[in-house]
Amino acid sequence: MDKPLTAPELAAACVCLGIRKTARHVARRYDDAFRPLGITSGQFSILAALLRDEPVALGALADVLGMDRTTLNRNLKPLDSDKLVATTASKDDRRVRGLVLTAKGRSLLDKAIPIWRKAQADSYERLGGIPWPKFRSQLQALS
Amino acid sequence: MDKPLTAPELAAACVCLGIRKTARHVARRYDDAFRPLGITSGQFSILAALLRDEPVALGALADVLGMDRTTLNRNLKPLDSDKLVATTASKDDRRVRGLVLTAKGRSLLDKAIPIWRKAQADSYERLGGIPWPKFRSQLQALS
DNA sequence: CACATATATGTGCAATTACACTTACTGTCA
DNA sequence: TGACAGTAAGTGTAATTGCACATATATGTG
Repeated sequence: MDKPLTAPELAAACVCLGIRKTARHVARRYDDAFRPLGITSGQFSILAALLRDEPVALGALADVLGMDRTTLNRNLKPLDSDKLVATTASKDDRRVRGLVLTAKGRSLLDKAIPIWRKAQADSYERLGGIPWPKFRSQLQALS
Repeated sequence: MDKPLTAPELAAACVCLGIRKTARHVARRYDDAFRPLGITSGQFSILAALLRDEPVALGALADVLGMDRTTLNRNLKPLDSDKLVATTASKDDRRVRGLVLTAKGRSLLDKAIPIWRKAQADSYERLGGIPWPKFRSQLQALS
C-alpha cells in the first residue's frame, strides 16, 4: 500500500516531475513559436505583464509571474539590453524600480500577440474537453 | 471576441505562463523538502529514474525526464562530482553512456524517498478532489 | 571495403532559476 | 533627531534549460 519502488512507478507518481516535464514541453512549443521574433516564452510573459500605463515595480511583477524576485532581475537584463523595457525611478519611494515597456517593446509585443494566440489555440486543442479555466484552477491549487 | 488586451487578462489566459508558474512553485516545495539532504527536486528525479539494475543510456533517461539531452548532460555533472552516479561504458555500442547509481547514490535515495512521500502527500492534498492519475493524463495531453 | 547516413553524446553560448548575502531606502518610536 | 525594524532591490554563486554545432561510433548500401 506504500511501495512504488521501481523507477517507472516512481516517475509516474511524482507530481513535481510530472508538472515540470509538461512545463518544459509547453515552454519549448511557445519558444519555437516566438523564435522568429527573437524572444522566448518567458520574455513574452514579462513583456505582456507590462502591458499597462503605469510602471510596475519589480517585486510586484515577480509575484504576478510566480518567480523569484532575483530571477526576474536577471531575466530583465537581456530585455533591457535590447531596449524593450526601461526602468523609471519612482518619486514616492526611491527603492522601487518601476518597469515600463518602451515603444520598441510595445511594437514587438504587438507582433508577438498574434503568434501567442496561435500557440494558445494549439494548447486549447491539446487540452481537448478540459476547459482552460478549470485546468487553471487545478494548477493554482497546486501553487 | 478576440481581445484580451490587458495585462491581467493575458496573464490569466496564457497556458504557458500558468503551467510554468505552477511548476516553479511546486519545484520550490520539493526543493525545500530535499534541502537537508543536499539535493534538488531535479536531482531527485534523476536519481529515482536510475533506480534499476541495468545501466540507463543518457538519451533514454532524457526522454523519461522530458528534458533536453544536453540539459541532462549538464545536470549529471554535480551528481557525478558527488559520486552519486557513475558512467559505465557499454560494450555493445561504445557511443552510449550507461548511467548507474553508486552505492552512495542508492543510499541517499533511500533517505530521500520518505521525504518525497511527504511532499507527495502534500501535493495530493492540494489537488483536493482531483485524483493525480486524472490530472496527470491532462498534463500529458499538453506535452 | 568505402562512403553516406543515422545515432549517441559532448561543447559553446546564452538565458532561466533561486538561495544567501548585501545595499539602499522608508517609516516608526523613543 | 537618531536608532532600529522593515521593505525593495542588487550581487555572488551554482544549478537548470536548450539550440546550434561538433565529435565519435554504428549501420546500411554500392
